[in-house]
Amino acid sequence: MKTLKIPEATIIRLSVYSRFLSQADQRGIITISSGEIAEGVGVSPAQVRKDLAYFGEFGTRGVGYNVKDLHHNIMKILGLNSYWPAIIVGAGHLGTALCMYGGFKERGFKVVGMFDNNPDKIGENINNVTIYDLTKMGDIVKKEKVKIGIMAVPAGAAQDVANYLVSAGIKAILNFAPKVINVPEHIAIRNVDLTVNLEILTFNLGLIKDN
Amino acid sequence: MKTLKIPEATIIRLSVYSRFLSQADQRGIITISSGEIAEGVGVSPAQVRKDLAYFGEFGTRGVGYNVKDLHHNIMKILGLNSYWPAIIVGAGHLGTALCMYGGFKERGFKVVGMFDNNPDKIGENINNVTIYDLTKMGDIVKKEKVKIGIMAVPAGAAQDVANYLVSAGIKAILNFAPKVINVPEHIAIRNVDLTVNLEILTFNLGLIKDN
DNA sequence: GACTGTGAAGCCATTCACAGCT
DNA sequence: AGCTGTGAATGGCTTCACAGTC
Repeated sequence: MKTLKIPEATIIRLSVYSRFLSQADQRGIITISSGEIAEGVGVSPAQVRKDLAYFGEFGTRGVGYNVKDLHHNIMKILGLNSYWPAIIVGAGHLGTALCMYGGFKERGFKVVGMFDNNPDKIGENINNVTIYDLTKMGDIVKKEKVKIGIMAVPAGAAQDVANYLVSAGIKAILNFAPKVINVPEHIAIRNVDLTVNLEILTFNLGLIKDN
Repeated sequence: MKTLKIPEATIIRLSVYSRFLSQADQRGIITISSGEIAEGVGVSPAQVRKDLAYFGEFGTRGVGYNVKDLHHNIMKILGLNSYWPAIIVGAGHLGTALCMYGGFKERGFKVVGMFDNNPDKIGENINNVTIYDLTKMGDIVKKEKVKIGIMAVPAGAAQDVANYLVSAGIKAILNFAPKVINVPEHIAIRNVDLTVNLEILTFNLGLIKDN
């Protein structure tokens, strides 16, 4: 795999392609063209081919792509050919909802532990996942070989929690706290910022000259 | 306001700047430089100045920006000087968590209704928000002047729900369903794709030559 | 001296257009 | 004929570097 300098936008699209292909496969479709994929996910055919070309030649000229093959290849590119244990910090409403979220399991993610600093919650079970005290994190990360930590904590606690996750051995963080977090170079981080997303919509609404 | 062709990345950053400025203001900071903002949110100083320059001249050369002023101006740019009623479709775990989420209220968003197709849930209250039958949507959107709809429904229902939102008069959609949705040109849409975000992390984890 | 505002340069992603297979 | 794979062209965002202002 000759990587280095793949646009992040390409990775986002690959993830979307793979979901689309999975659905196409379930509908019994054997072969698919870049144009059909493009149509299904709302990008240009050239974009689909370019994205795939970063990783190899998966199609047949004059024919298209084999759906099962391509899906399998993209899953492998994304690292989804293996099982990914994850932990969630913050057993509030959002953390709980994420723990229950079926979409993660479907794609090979499994929440193996939740963490909270509220003593009343420690020991509780959500969706068969136990809520632990933060001090147990290092052990569980080690024992379950967890690399992914999901943060659903208030903005004020986010940096401290991130530091704690890193010291516990976590390698990638999905952050839901509305706060810019600093992590060491070798830690992957992504922010899912709920209010920012709403604010982009209000900006766009402002551009419309209606009423 | 001479808009047209503002990079979306700029809008995302403006939203982050505004949060940062709000915190700076609370800490009593009066004046701030592009470098300090840049440091706080993890971008370059030139980027901060360029982003702001799309909308006007908010700073003073040799001095910097007045925190309160700049914050107020950015809020206005984002359309956050007014109140934004919103509805949520899908009263499952995620929809419920979003309804309870404090971050929305902090930024001027208010959930004025939830909708679900499960008869058992209709009439229930979550966080003082009533769960209605879908057929009530048009009335509530009109009465409350709602422009924003949040979708927390399964992928399979997403396109239908989106169509329904549009026909009810919604102008902007925040979609949490893992599915590409088609909406008319004049409707603003943003996808918050939880699994895609995790999959970008697994891709990045795959690039690390560790173990 | 410090810091903003901005044209120009540089860089990166997307689109084009066509050669190469089937 | 149909569709992929890809170098070249385009377009857009970011960084640079400096003139302008306090």
